[in-house]
Amino acid sequence: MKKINNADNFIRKIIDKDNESGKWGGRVHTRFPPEPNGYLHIGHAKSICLNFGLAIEYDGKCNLRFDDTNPLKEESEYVRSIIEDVSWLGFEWGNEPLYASDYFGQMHDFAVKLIQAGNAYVCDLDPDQVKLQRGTLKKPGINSPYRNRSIDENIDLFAKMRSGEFANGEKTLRAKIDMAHSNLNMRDPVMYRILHATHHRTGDDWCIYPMYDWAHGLEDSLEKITHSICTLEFEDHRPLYDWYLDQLETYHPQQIEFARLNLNYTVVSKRKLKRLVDDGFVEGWDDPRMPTISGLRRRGYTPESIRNFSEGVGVTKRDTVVDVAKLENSLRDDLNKRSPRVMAVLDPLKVVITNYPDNELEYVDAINNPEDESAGKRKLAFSKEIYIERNDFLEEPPKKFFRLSPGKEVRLKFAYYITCNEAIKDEKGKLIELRCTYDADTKGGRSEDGRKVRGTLHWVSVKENIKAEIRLYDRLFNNEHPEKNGDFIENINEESLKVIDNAVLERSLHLGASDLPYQFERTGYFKIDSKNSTPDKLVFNRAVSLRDSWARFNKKVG
RNA sequence: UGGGGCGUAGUAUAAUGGCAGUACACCUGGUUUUGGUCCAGGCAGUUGGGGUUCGAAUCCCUGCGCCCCAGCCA
Repeated sequence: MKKINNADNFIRKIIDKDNESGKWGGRVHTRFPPEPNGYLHIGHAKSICLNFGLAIEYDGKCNLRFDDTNPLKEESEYVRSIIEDVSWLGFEWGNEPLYASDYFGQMHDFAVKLIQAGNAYVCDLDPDQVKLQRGTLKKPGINSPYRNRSIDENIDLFAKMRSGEFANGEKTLRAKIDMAHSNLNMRDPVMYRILHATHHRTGDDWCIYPMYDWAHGLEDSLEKITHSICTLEFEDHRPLYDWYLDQLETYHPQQIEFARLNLNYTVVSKRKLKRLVDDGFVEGWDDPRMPTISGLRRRGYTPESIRNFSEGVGVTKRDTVVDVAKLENSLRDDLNKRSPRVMAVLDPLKVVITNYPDNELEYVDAINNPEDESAGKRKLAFSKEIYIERNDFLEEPPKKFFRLSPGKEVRLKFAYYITCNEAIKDEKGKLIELRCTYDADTKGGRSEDGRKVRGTLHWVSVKENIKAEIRLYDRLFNNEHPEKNGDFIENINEESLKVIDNAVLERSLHLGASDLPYQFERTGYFKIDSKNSTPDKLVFNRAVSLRDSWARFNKKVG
């Protein structure tokens, strides 16, 4: 894969400086360390693109490493989905992914080393007591009564913890640092807790599991990571990693913190996303309205669009909220260049061309992608009866309405000019059919006399078409900041999904073969739904609509 | 004076002592067989105050505001 970008950011500057000073001997080795306890989302995508992108850019390496230190929350299904998502985004990590659990033995030995140096102790306090003794933000904590056990006793007790002689929570191994430290992370943090639980990879080999703060720095150290990039909230933990690594006198990566991605009209927290799934507000983790990578994929987002977006939002230490329109724009931008254009009528209105031969079926040439000549052309069936979009006709058109209305002429794209003569309604007054005439001299959609026709409509032949279900997705929340004041559930957009079951598409969509979403002319980008679509019944998801300045104009006018 | 971090157009980001630039959003106009794309133009910014300097978004002082931290979660 080629280098994605060029804009400067503070992390590149640090790396450039390091390379200049020779700090890491020119090495750049990053890592993406997800906990396999949920599905990846757009926020993770930013981190993935950053870490893997830097490795590509500097001809370095990036490890995919699962931070699986809590058997209570982690499952191999999440491992599977994470691998799938990172690969789909287009990144490689060479050989097999890595696991924190592969280092459990080494971490244990490091812990023993710390005990032997008098820098860790086994503590019998229960969680409530620990909490009480930790002090507060402004008040120092107090020492555990077990803080001064002898090294031999600690060694013995820790061995017993490891061999399963104690129940869950009965004892912990704690670092002996400073209970009065102004940074709470330094107040004798727990290194190991007892958890008689089956781990997704190590099974029942262990009943003590390392805490994140103890494990994470060691993982980075063991893998000889140079730049350990993480989010802002770990800034306070850095002194603790530094302390551990200094005590152990071992390889010491450099941690760099950046601000995580926030998007408006979106929630990006595993807990909240889980609630949307569990309480049935969406179909699942890969619901096309979800900001998960699997949801975006199913919606029709491309890896390229997500990578471009990630680069585009930049990397800083500021806590910010990016406009989701920027994400949408990155998709349009990508798809505009690559997406095959097709005819699809979402809300069909029949048009009878009264002066067209009854049984004729002819084919007109259609351009597949005006942005890419190499995409070529295809044939489109045209006949006496066609469908157009219901909202492309208005009996009493407002000013600047360029579409069909009585007496007006429009172009059927790639086909002919037609003029509307009559609108037929049923007994209830509902419009059911249009009677039009066509100009046989305008085949292909142009006329010799150069007459101006502002309106161009998409259409599908009644004689030759296929039916499909279309799912129109909109933003899941109608509040810019769904998490601010109150329950975010209150801000769910009830109209985030509209299902259309009677759309008609040109027949070339029969197999729905394109990997990329299609552009339905004048409507938007649509992708075959990977879950619900069958050869008998095609289902398309709208990834994103086309920009629509007419709709915008109307909104403004009211 | 608990500790840590952050303040540049509406939003997100460049500019590291030398003309405050870019993208998205928004608004005009042009082109157009997609009211798409594209093109041209426009709107709009350095958190307040003070200081250093020929010159400050940038350096110094001092306010103000916002975010994170008291899991045997990560």
